[in-house]
Amino acid sequence: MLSKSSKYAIKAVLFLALHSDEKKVKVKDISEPINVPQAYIAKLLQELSRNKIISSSRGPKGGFYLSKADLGNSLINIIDGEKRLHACVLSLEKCNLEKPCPLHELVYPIKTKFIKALQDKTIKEFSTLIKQGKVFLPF
Amino acid sequence: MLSKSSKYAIKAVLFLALHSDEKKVKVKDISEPINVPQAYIAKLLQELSRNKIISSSRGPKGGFYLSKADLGNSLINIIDGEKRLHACVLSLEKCNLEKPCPLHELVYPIKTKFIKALQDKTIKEFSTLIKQGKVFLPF
DNA sequence: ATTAAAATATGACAAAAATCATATTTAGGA
DNA sequence: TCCTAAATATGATTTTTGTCATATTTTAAT
Repeated sequence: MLSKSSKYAIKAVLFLALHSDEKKVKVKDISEPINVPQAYIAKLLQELSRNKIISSSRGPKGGFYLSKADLGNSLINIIDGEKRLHACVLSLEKCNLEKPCPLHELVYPIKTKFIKALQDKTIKEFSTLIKQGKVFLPF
Repeated sequence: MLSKSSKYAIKAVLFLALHSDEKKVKVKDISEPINVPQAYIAKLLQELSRNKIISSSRGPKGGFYLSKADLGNSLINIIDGEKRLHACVLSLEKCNLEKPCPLHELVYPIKTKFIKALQDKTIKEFSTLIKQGKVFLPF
C-alpha cells in the first residue's frame, strides 16, 4: 500500500514531531532511532523540506525540525503522489463503485477511511496520541 | 498491498474460473483479454500450475484450466508468501495490537477482513458472484 | 511414427525502487 | 574572517521486480 520511502518518511516526520519542538535534529540523530539508513533518510528529508512538509536549517546547530505550521499539516502530504493509494486493489482502471471488481468491496471502505484519517489528522494530533500513550512507535 | 505479479495472477485465475469449465485455455487466449503481457503471464501460470493452484496440460488442445478441486481452493494461495499482506502498514516489526503504531488501527480491521475473505471464499464463489453480475471484471 | 501445438524451464534483459557516495552550499562560533 | 558542522544537490550503484526470448518437453491427431 505504501512504498518503503513513504513509510520511512512517515516514521521520520513522527519522530520529529516528538523530538523537535522547534529544536533542530540532525539526520544522524534521526536515522538511528528510526532505523533507516542515514544517506537514504537524508535524501527523503531533503525532499520533504523542499516540499515544505518539514523545515530545516543548514550549518552548525542546524538540522531538521517541525515549525508550528508544519505541525498543523496532515500526513497525507508526505505520501502525496502515491497513485497506488487510490488505485483499485487489482489496479483495474475501470473498476469503480458502480462496477466493482471482486475484491473492491473488501478494500474500498477502509482505504477511504485510511486516506481520510491521513488527510484530517494533523501531525500534531498524531504526536499527541503518542505522548498520551494511546499509540506507539516501536521503531 | 499486492505486487503486480499477484494482481496478474488473480486476474488470470478469475478469468480461468469464468472461461475454462474443464476446457483448456491457452496462454495467448488468457493474456489478451486480461491485458497482461503474454510471456509474463505464461511464467506466472506455470508457477501456479507447479504449485497446484491451477491445472494444465501440454501439447495440442492443451492449456490451462481449473479442475473441480482447483475451483474449491481459495485465492489466498495465489498470493501466498506475500509478507507485505500481513505486515504492519509502516512495516514495524514490533507493531501489534497491544502496542499499535499510529496508523495501525486505521488499517488492521479491514486487512484482517480482506485476508479472511481471500481465505474463506473459494474461487468458485468468486466466479459465481461475477456470473450473477454482482461484481465485475473490467480488465 | 511423425508432426505440430501446446506448456515448461531457464535465463537474459529492462525498469523501478532502494541505497550509497560525494562535492557543494550555508550558517554559527571562535 | 575563517573554520567547521550541518543540509543540499546530484548522480552512481545495487537490489528487486517485472518483462522478454528461446530451446526443450509433452501430447493429440494424422
